[in-house]
Amino acid sequence: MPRKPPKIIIIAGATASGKTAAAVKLAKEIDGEIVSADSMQIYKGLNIGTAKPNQAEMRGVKHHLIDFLPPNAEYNAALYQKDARKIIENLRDGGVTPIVAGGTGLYINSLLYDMTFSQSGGDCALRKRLEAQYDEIGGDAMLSELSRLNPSAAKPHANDKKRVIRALETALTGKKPDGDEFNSKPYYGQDEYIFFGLNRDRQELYQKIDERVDGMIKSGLVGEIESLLSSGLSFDAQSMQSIGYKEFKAYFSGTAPLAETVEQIKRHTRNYAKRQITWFKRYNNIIRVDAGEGTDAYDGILNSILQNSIL
RNA sequence: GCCUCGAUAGCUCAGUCGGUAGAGCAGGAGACUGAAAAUCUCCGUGUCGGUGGUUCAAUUCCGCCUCGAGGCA
Repeated sequence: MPRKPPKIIIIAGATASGKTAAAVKLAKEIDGEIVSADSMQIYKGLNIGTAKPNQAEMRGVKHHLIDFLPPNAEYNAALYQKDARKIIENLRDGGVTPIVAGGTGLYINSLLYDMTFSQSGGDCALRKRLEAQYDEIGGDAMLSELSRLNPSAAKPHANDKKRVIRALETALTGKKPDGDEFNSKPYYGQDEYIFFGLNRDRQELYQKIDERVDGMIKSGLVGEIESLLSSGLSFDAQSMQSIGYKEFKAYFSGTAPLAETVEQIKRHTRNYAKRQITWFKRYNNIIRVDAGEGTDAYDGILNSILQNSIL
């Protein structure tokens, strides 16, 4: 009789909440492997600014979907969904517990729910055309165009250029998802995974973020970016849109001093952390684990796992 | 010591030809279906530096004081 595949353990939380350490510790304990859910740590060469764990921090635990793409590559949620599910199923088939750890809410959501991405990939020419059109006629006009093409399509806010354009792309290329059933169909059953969210006092989290950014500068973030640039990477690359990198555009063009750049990175990271927290509030099956100063999130996770006799 | 210019939301500043004020940033709340570390929405009462005066009414005009920036000695 084949034994049941192991459950998936998910560890989510805002940046600097301590996900990495807790996930690695847990993986050591239960012989699991980590599947990263981070949209920026995927890139090679972006190490310091993305707070990618180094060899020492990984402690020999196998990490997937991290550090595997050249920094000029593009990636997205649809690819992640495909890649991550494949890895997760391989691990489970082999009897290994996958530990999904990361802060990119959309990526985690794409695993847990039956998000159907239409077949049409990024059509650059079409997108460029729509962008130009948006700039010319404005968001409201674009939205009326959308309802003409597909009256039942969900409408984004007119100012949300990115979404207005994406909605039109899907409408124009056919292949639109059902509209109102979004997010409702789980991909995995409730008994197939356990979902942890790391909680941390806001003030404390913000302070931690500030310290972390200072630490990145000390560890040579500026040099890392210099070498990325000298290898031919441009600030237009998707990877360079990440916090800790994009802010240096002004610095390297001589319009902003380092101190101002650092302050900006701290601010953007705090804003981002808040957005992450908002995203994870949507899940009512999440188990909140305290990750404050002096408490080990790992303990909370392990306790909960034992209590629920998950393994 | 004299002259000039400032003093308004946590920060940078706008404004009120006299009827007690508003932007950006910060902060908070939220959205999110192929860029998500992205993109977007909503939320602004604060002794308008202190004090006297003019006035029905002063944050706004006038005097003095305190602090700050600059200039002249």
